[in-house]
Amino acid sequence: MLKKIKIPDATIGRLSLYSRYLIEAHEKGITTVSSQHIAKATGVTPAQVRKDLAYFGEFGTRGVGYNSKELYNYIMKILGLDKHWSVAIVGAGNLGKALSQYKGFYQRGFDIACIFDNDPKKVGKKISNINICHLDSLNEKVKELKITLGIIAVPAQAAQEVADKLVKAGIRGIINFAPINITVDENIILRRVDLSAQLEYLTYYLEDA
Amino acid sequence: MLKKIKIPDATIGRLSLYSRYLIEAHEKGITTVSSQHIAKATGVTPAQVRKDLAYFGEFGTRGVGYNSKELYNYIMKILGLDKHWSVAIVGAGNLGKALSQYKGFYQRGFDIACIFDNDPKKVGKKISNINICHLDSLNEKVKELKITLGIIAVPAQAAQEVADKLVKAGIRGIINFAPINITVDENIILRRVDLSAQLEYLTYYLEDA
DNA sequence: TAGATTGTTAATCGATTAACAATC
DNA sequence: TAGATTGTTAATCGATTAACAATC
Repeated sequence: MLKKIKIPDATIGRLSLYSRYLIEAHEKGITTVSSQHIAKATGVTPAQVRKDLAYFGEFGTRGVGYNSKELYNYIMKILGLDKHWSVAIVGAGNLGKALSQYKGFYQRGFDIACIFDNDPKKVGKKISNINICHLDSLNEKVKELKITLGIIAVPAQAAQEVADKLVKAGIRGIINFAPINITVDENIILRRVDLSAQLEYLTYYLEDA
Repeated sequence: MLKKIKIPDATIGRLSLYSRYLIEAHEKGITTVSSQHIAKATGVTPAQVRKDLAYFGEFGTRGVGYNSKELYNYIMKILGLDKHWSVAIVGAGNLGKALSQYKGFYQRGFDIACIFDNDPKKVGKKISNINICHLDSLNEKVKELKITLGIIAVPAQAAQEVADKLVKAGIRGIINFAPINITVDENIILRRVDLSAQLEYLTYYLEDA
């Protein structure tokens, strides 16, 4: 199984969705699925499903289809979800607290190891079993808890500084929820998620409609 | 100003980012900005900035640039953010509660009018001034509070049913946070946001790196 | 006029879709 | 063999980038 192939961003989101369908199908006792089944369940075209999979190998049997459990395992491996990942959330505001409790992360193998903040009133407290630590302890905690991923959930003005600290601490991938462009060293994987922009996509198309 | 032009999805996210930069520039007293300034601040190319704006009209002055406040106003109008939008969140779990308190929505003109749930233990309570209402009261509340947008923050199994109810209640745009494909009538604007898939994007590139 | 920057067209790049040979 | 479905190539579609005339 190859890795680090540059594939369309959208392919990763689709693979994630395929995997969820596959495990559900498997649990229902459906052992064999076709690209058409996957496509229908996930809202894409069968050609797209086959193309997405073709980046990584040959997982099916011509004339037959795919074994649902097997393909599920392959996709989880491709996505790097055959193991657990330790995640730091920076920012113990509403968004940070929320993300830390979001079960969807845990279900896919992401363990929120610690929430970091620099507000002394918050540090030392817990949010459903997750410690809030001072941002100054980031470096040691990253090592101690083997944290590799960081989620930035602080206001825009603080985002770049936090990103720099995360990188310095040894984190290798970052999701930035702050609505601002930040830059990091090129060997760090960075992704920005703009929650408000998602709603703005709706209002763009609804205005004057 | 035209509307309803089909533009690349990514353009909307970028316009959102441009607008945040522009208002900041305006507040700093920078009255004129070039596509190069905008590009640098938002991490895109100057050509991209000009192209994105060109879908909607001519907002600049050749040889000079753009007036920051003016262009800000234009973009906010394009995105439909020159007015407030009333939003319903369905699901008073961790994610729903979090999103309801997320200040980033409010700052862009999105008012969370009500959180809906069908758990009797939650109904009647408040989350920082926002009422939790029973899902059965959706239809009346949507009319009463003039709600036009819905956010689905329920488990995957319940998402389609909730979407159907939102549509029946008269909602016109939906963000689906559940990791499943749902379908709605074609005159409803639908968008799926997969928080876990965002992290999976990181792990895809980090595995074996 | 010289320098700067827009708006727009054409070229390039990349992703999706259609078609079909391979093969169960 | 006939029917079904994969894997892959070629065609299409769409988005980004480069280039430049227009114009301040």
